[in-house]
Amino acid sequence: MNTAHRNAPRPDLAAMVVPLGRALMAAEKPVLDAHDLTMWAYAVLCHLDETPLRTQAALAEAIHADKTRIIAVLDDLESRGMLTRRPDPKDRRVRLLSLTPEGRRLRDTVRAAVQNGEERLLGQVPAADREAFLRSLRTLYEMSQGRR
Amino acid sequence: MNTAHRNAPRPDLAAMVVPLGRALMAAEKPVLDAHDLTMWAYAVLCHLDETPLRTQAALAEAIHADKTRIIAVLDDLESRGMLTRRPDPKDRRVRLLSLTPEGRRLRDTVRAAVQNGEERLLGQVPAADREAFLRSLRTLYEMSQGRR
DNA sequence: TATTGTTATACTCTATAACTATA
DNA sequence: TATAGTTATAGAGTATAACAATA
Repeated sequence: MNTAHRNAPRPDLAAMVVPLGRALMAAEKPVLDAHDLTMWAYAVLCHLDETPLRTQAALAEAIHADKTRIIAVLDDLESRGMLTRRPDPKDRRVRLLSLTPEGRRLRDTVRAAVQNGEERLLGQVPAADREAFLRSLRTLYEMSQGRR
Repeated sequence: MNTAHRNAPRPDLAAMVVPLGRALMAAEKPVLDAHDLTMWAYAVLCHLDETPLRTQAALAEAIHADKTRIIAVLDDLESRGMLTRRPDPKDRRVRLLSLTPEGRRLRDTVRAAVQNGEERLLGQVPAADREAFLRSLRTLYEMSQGRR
């Protein structure tokens, strides 16, 4: 006899969320590849525009990356003219990061493609549930990131 | 001017789901540590009971692990009396895997603790949305795993 | 002396390839 | 020869520690 239903009316949240996340990333990958972007590069593009950041360390923390890890990413994006990295005149140790217009265009293009794919998935969720799902996901996400 | 709202009425699904998954795993960790279980070991305990499996390779595939990776996990769980691994008399190459009563007890204890923590999180989601969220999450998870 | 960014090194996790035992 | 399981090796990704420039 299977007693699982007594103790587990549902699978663990983590057991659904983590694999779903992996699948979403896998679905993103072809889009990113088509634009020669790594996942980290895309994260940089997405985050940089929303919140202009004064230091690389702050950017790294924002996207949950190690500060040493995003350096190659920034090198690449800078060399491709997607962002600029200039020393702050007030403190020449820090690098002021900003997206170029091309960087913003690239981000918009990729994001549109990514979200287009995601919409196809969301289409399988009953319309009546969709709003509540997105609202809840956002709540849980923000809580998990410590902004409540 | 921030034009993000035009192109991104919401953050990417992946950008919310993946970090949420990381946070859920981090929240699980102390519970697992308290019972000397790795994430993989817990995954084995959870999956083994639901679907009795005849080969280790099948188990590995079910939890999205490499077959070489779960061997140390099985060694450990077996030595602790949480599962048995006996050769199939019909084909002595394959190992029949089954959870012992202690293994089932351990799984139940840990799962209860894990889900207890998750319920606290879910409590922050408006009750009206909670059902729809769980239903949708399950749908998306199952779709992403190829069972539709 | 402390901090930002960078480079070099070491470590962890994961997958690939080689081996054994059965068939 | 083919397959299940195991072991050994190599690779990718990540973090730690040392370094240079600036304050």
